[in-house]
Amino acid sequence: MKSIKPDKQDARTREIRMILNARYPDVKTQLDYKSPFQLLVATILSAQCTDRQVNATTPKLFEKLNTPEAFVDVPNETLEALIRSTGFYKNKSRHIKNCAAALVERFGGQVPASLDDLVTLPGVGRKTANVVLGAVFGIPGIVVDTHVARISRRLDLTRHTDPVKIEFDLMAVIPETEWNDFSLRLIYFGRLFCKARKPECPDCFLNHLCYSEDKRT
DNA sequence: CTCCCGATAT
DNA sequence: ATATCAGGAG
Repeated sequence: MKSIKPDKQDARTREIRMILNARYPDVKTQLDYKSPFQLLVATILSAQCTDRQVNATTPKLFEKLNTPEAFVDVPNETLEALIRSTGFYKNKSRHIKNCAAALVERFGGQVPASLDDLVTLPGVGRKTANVVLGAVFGIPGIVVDTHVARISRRLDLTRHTDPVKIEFDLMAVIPETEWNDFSLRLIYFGRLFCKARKPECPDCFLNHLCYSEDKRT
């Protein structure tokens, strides 16, 4: 377990962390799930889709299909119909079926507990893998979704647009023990205040630390 | 880089 | 009408 060197975090970064920690002390994924496999599927479905929409879709889905084996066997059109409202349904259906097959063939039907294994699964990139690692296994990871990417740039925690570069920039300035929760706090913050389209800058509790071009008065 | 793609807010 | 939503594959 490597610890972050104090001199790598400037005072502003630390203040941003502290304020977010105080504002959102208890965070967890907003996706509903009852097993690691369900969270994996829900997270794949969440690509370019709100968690609310995913949560409206998954109960009926998992009522019919609740194991990797069941997803392997189901016809593509049936699965597409079940997940249609989450968008990108043809790709997601194929990804989930191939992912389920890979789980059965290579991981004994169990969701693997490492980033390297998870990203070998079809439809699973670093963002999805880090969501599952954090929520299910408690393994630290920065989750770079659209909110985290946008806010990290607005707060000048990174100047990159490539999600992987943003992930490593954040890992360098955030203590490893907070990687998961910090990601979730940025996501909460992004939904309520630092929105993509019309950010609530006048009411924002980080306004005094933000020099973004997107800032509104 | 492009494509996938429905639901919602503005 | 258009941008955006817990992205990933080819």
